[in-house]
Order: sequence, then structure tokens, then C-alpha cells
Amino acid sequence: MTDKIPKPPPPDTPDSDDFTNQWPFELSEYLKFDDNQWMHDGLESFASENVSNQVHQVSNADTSSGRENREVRERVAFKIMSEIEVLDDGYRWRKYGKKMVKNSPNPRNYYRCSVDGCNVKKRVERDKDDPRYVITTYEGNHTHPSSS
DNA sequence: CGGCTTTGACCGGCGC
DNA sequence: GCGCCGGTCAAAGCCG
Repeated sequence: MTDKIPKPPPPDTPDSDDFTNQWPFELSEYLKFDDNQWMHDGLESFASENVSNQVHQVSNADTSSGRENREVRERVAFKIMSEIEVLDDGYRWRKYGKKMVKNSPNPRNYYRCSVDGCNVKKRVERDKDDPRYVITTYEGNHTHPSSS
């Protein structure tokens, strides 16, 4: 696969004129980010109007002892209109599986963060009704500095 | 040379 | 108990 975006995203896009046309780049900016609250701010409102997003927070608490939840899994799903499935968000993703879901004639791709210490997973699937739509689901938060 | 991609098979959970 | 489904891993090969 070599269909990643070679060119870096714009520094800023105050104009939302044809954002639909260059969404991938905009989204990259958001994912590029702020550590662990990338979509907590702009993405939320942004997705509210343009994308169907789903944020689920799961805390792993122990009921046996006073153990603290050491890992919080964040699940975020984005539905965007793009011909590209994998967008370059500044991180390296290693594909570890492809599966065909019965509900969709399209296969589902599984990606994992290639960085050591980072347990972030990414799931990419095309919409069954709208192939031009891509559903990207992120699980977990990055714990490593972005490249460059 | 290292890293990554690909396909198939395997596994665990859940439903019936 | 068996079948189905989704998810993950592994080995091999390819690419830059």
C-alpha cells in the first residue's frame, strides 16, 4: 500500500468552504494533536455538524481491591467522506488483519500503532450503503510523541 | 536490511 | 453443544 498522503496538512484552515474536498488533511490536523484530548474540543463540534462521531469511555476498575484503573480505553468512530481509507495522522500504523463483515460487502481493515509502548488500535471500514464514506474507529490513546 | 503487507487459520464469546 | 461472528496472530514475501 502506498496510498498515503505524501503532502503535509495545511497549518490552518479558517475557511470551511470546500473542506469536504480536503477533509483528510483537516482531520489529520485534529488527530495530530494534543495528546489525549484531540477531539475533545474542536472535533466534537466539528463532527457534530459534519461527521457522525461516537465517543465511549470505558474505565477498567477492579472491584476486588482498591486497584486503580491503569488503562482507559477510548473508542471513537468517525464517518468521513473520502476516497482514501488510511489517512496519515502523523503516526505509523501497521495493518494486522483484514476481515469481511457480513453486513457489508466491503472488508474491514485492522491497524495497530507501530510505536513501542503505544497500544492504540485503529479500525477502518467502508460504508455499505455509501462506498465513498469511510468509517474510521480509533481505540485507545497514543502515549508516544508524534514523529518529526 | 528492516519494516510492513497479505492471507489463512485460530480463538473466544455469544446465541440458539 | 454447535454455529456464527468478530478479532487477533503468524509466516512469508515484498518494498523502500
